[in-house]
Amino acid sequence: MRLSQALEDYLKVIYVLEADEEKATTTRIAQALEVSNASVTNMLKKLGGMNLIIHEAYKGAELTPAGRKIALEILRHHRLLELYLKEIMGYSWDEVHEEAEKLEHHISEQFEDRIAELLNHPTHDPHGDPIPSKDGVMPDKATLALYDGKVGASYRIGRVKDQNPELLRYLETLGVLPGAEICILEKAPFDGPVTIQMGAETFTLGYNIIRDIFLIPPSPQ
Amino acid sequence: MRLSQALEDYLKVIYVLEADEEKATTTRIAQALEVSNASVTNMLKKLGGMNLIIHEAYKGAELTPAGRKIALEILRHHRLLELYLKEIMGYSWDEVHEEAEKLEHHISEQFEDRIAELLNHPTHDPHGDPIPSKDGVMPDKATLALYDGKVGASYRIGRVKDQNPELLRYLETLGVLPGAEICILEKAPFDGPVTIQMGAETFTLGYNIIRDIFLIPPSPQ
DNA sequence: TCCCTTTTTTGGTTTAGTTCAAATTACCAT
DNA sequence: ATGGTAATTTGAACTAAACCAAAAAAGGGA
Repeated sequence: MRLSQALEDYLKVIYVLEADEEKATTTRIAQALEVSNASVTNMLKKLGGMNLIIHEAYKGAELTPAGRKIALEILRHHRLLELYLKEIMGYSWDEVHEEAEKLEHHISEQFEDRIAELLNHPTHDPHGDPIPSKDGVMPDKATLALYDGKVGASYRIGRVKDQNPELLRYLETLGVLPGAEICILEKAPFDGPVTIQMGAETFTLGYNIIRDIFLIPPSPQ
Repeated sequence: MRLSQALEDYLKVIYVLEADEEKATTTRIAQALEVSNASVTNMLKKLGGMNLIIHEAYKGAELTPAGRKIALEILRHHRLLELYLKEIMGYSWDEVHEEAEKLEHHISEQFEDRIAELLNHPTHDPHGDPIPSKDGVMPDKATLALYDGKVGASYRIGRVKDQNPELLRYLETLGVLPGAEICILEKAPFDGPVTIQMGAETFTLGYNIIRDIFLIPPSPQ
């Protein structure tokens, strides 16, 4: 039987937290879902009872294989939908997240398969997030934060976190998109701004922006 | 603010019942939604309180203009989605209803506009049901039941009710689809079967089938 | 170690939507 | 008119998911 949308959302954020090397604690989950800590405790208990997570009181949650499987399905829906909305339905970069967030819980397997086919079985969504395959394998994602890049080195932008539409619109006007080649010219200390070069142009980006941009070595093949 | 899926579903079935000249009674609504009569009474009370229907106890429900507006929006979503799934996503005739039933509550206005455009602002869905326009105008639908057609006369199939996938698959194999030209050859009395001619072929269809097929005069322009 | 702050859990409520069983109303036939 | 049957509503209760406020546990610094 199908899980409720709420339970699916809990599994999804636990997966994402684990993937970001963060412990999936009550408070982090509550923040991600914009819900009270008390609600999270309740739901973790329920998910634990279903053997979808392991929840030791006061210690945070960890997905079981069964829970991870469901989380990956939802994530696959979400990221396929984002790409589909952008490539085929003509949505812009910053609009896809919100619509995918709703639809991911309601499309059938048939719909999922169909858009995967239309998109030629893609491995990454418009923000550079990896799309799990149907059998639950997660492709690599860019993990090197822009603020950890070396001054003077060149990189390719691999991923931009997808939460803030304003920020995404701004980055689009600059052309700072997954796939772009950049060179780090200068990094101010104390989490200060970073200056990058893209083609002929030069930008200086604040800390709250570069925190959400991740890099891969340039043109790796 | 957005209504819940449940409330939207109630408004939708009330609309459809009214459009079929049936009084929207508690029991009819309960049957359509596969829910108990008690639940319907509760929800009618709530909808009445929101001025979306007029509900006089023991007398059934009637949509107010505000309620009708919402019902038409949902119906527009549903029928656009059916056509979209068939024409663009490669679904078959009998599969579209179920998927549209879920998605209709979750797509945004942007998605609605986009598929309407992709489909060239259609007026009827794959079953021949009319698609309300964005400003709430409902195109005509075929209302002449096949069992009321005259023997010897020719008609075009205008609409086939969309609930039963088995039946739809069967009709598809026969080619009995909206748009097809038929001639009524014979009608057995007492709600017996009807024999129709389509091109070179002849079929005899039982009462439970012809009840769901509706006709329009042939090629009317 | 012990205290103090932060995090988590507990307990008691709330809202939405549903059910069942019982009570009520409507309506048709005699 | 009246009585029986069918339709509808009422009332009490349940489940899912959320909240708040208060209690309990964990963990770091002196």
